[in-house]
Amino acid sequence: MTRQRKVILEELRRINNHPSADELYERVRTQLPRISLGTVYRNLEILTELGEIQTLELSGSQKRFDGNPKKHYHIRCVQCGRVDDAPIAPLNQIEDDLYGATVYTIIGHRLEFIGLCPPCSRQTAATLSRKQEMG
Amino acid sequence: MTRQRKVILEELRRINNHPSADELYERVRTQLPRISLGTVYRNLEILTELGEIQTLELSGSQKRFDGNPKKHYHIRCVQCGRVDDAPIAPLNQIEDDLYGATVYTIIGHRLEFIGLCPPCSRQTAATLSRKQEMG
DNA sequence: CAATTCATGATAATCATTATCAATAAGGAA
DNA sequence: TTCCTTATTGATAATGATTATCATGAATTG
Repeated sequence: MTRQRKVILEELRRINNHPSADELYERVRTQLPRISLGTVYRNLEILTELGEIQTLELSGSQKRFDGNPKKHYHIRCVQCGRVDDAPIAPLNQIEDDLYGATVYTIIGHRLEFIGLCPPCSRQTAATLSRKQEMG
Repeated sequence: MTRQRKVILEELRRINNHPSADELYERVRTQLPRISLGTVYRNLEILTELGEIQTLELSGSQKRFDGNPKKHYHIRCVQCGRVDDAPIAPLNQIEDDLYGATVYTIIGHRLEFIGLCPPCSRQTAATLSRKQEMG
């Protein structure tokens, strides 16, 4: 457990949103100015393997990281990319429903909600009402 | 509807698996040897906008494309990346369960199963039994 | 038929992520 | 501590899927 790894883990646990690797890199850099982006990626991978955090491979190109390794779902804003926890219980039996119906050996599942976060919701609503006024 | 777009759509509908853009490119190239990869990407995007096909933004870097635009779930092999339809009905009320519990405006959801396809299952089973013999 | 628009093919650019590699740090045994 | 071994770091290059660019060619419309 190097100093770098420790700071990365602590910082990810401190912030409750789900940063991308470069966002976390910027934050960690305030404490360790000489850290490299590669080290951040490496340690995020190692910490995921250790079960300390989890890597969210949501739709879209950029991965996001979660300081909470427990199974839960997420909701992503289509507008700005922000990710929050989705307050819904894990669907424990859904994989059983698939058992026998598929030729695959089922390992797990991933459920992701898509929506608009509050700021982007307001913005979209404002845009729509402006369009109505003009139309 | 250009010749290229027509061939891309027909080819994607003909094959029942869910190819990546470059896989589809290779197939289309047997009919249109001079087509470019950019044209394939462009038309896959346009066809998705038209609702003729759907773009699957599953976990992992590479997108996959589905000739069937109707809402349904998928299962992906972690070993080889193969994607098949998941024979399970859409969870129509799951977004209602989230309504009120989140500050987001919910637009939709994505559910993806992860597993091992039959060939990769057999391979993994063989590897495990070999390990047991040796250990 | 000329003019305009649009899609194409070829290629370059982008961008997140991985890999490489020499230099450094961290342990562990003597 | 000192030496030795191994792992990790920082810096940078490479990768690979996707997007953007842009001149050429095709299609369409008046």
